[in-house]
Amino acid sequence: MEYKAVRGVEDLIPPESLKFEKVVSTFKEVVERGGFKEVILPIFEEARLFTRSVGEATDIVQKEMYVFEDRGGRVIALRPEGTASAVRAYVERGVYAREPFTKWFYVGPMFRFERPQAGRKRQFFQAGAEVFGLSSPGIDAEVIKLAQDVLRRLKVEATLEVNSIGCKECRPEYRKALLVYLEKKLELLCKDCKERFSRNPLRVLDCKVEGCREVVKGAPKITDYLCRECREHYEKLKEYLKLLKVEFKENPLLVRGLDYYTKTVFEFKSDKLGAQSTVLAGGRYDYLVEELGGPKTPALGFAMGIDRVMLLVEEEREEREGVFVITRGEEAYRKGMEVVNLLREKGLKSEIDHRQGSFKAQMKAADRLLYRFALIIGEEELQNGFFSLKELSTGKQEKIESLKELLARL
RNA sequence: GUGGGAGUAGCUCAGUUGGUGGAGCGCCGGGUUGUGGCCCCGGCGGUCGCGGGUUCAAGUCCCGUCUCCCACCCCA
Repeated sequence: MEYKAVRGVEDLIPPESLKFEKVVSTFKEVVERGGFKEVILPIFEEARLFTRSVGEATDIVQKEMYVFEDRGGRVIALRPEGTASAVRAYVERGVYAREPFTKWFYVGPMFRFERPQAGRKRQFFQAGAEVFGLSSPGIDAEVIKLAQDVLRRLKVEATLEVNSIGCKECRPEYRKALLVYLEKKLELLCKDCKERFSRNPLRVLDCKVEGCREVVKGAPKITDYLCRECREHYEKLKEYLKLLKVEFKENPLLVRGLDYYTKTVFEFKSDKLGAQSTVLAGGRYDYLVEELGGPKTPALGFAMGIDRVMLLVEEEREEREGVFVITRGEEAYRKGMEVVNLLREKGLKSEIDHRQGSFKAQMKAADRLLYRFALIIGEEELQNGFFSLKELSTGKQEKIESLKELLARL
């Protein structure tokens, strides 16, 4: 094969593409019901936008971004996630000045230069939702509930974990306490965690290595260090989740990989996906709008991994629909094309077999393409001025005298 | 970036100690000269991932490389 899709990217052809559409449309329906409106955001941005928002020290920025210089000398990055662009647009367009609060959603490809694996591609798709201008834990609960609704409607089973990772006030306190604890156990940690100890100690908490997990068991918990405001926010959130009948598990070890999160973080995981088990995740990011040049604005959001969700969605069998026109001879073919055209104008799905093969071949196509009806126009029909309409599922065939009758019959 | 497994027809996969590449499904056609699904028959379809090496001879052995899968890592 001379030409191949590049490593880590893949084509979606039917029926996979139909599944994609199903996931996206379900997501849209659910969030639109919650008052969210769609934004179409650029696929590339200045690289420094992501460095600033996602975090200088994160792996995404350090080694996974597609960065290049464009012909004008700008340093560009293919977006590795959606929130940064949404916030940038929110600030740049002055949306905060026109609306009391803002609910946006987006769908599209993201890019990360990672080692490909099932559920982890270099081009992958996310559907995300963001809320700006609301600080109440009630909206946190509502957003989590919407996320759960999306997964439920797609019949994707996933467990929800929530945590609070505090704010500028309390997280440094916790960090300090954690460092003090970890320093004593440094020798017991794995190589990566020794590294994390100095760079990003919170990430030691979700290390998978047995020895580290042992150490972590005795570590101080962030929830014990939350300031009054964060603690109340977290307590209220849990109350509201119960009110909305959302089942969740508290996980004090849940920390996210992006620097901008504050207070609420959450994650929906599936146990059917192997290592890449997170299907949807998000949290609050109350400082990001300000950091990107906007006014102080509380915000939160989540992103769903469409590719991962697709691995868990069952294929829907298609319903038989529409009319497949079968003809013999030039005159019938012309008549057939007119009929197809008419049916489409009337809003019906219809095709004609342009191959002009045997009736058997054409009938077979009507069946394989899952048409509900085959409309036959042959010599006999032409001569006596009628159509034969066969319903594929029952095999019953009837005479149709006119186009009017045909339309009435369908 | 690290470690392991795998690449043979459109798909799923057989292929013996190296000796002229197969099956099932799918596709096209025929059995039924105007009718799909089930059955029977036939046909199309392969640079054996790519490149190099060993050999009289390589799908098979060796080296390199690319891609996919699994795990680490990371994350949605």
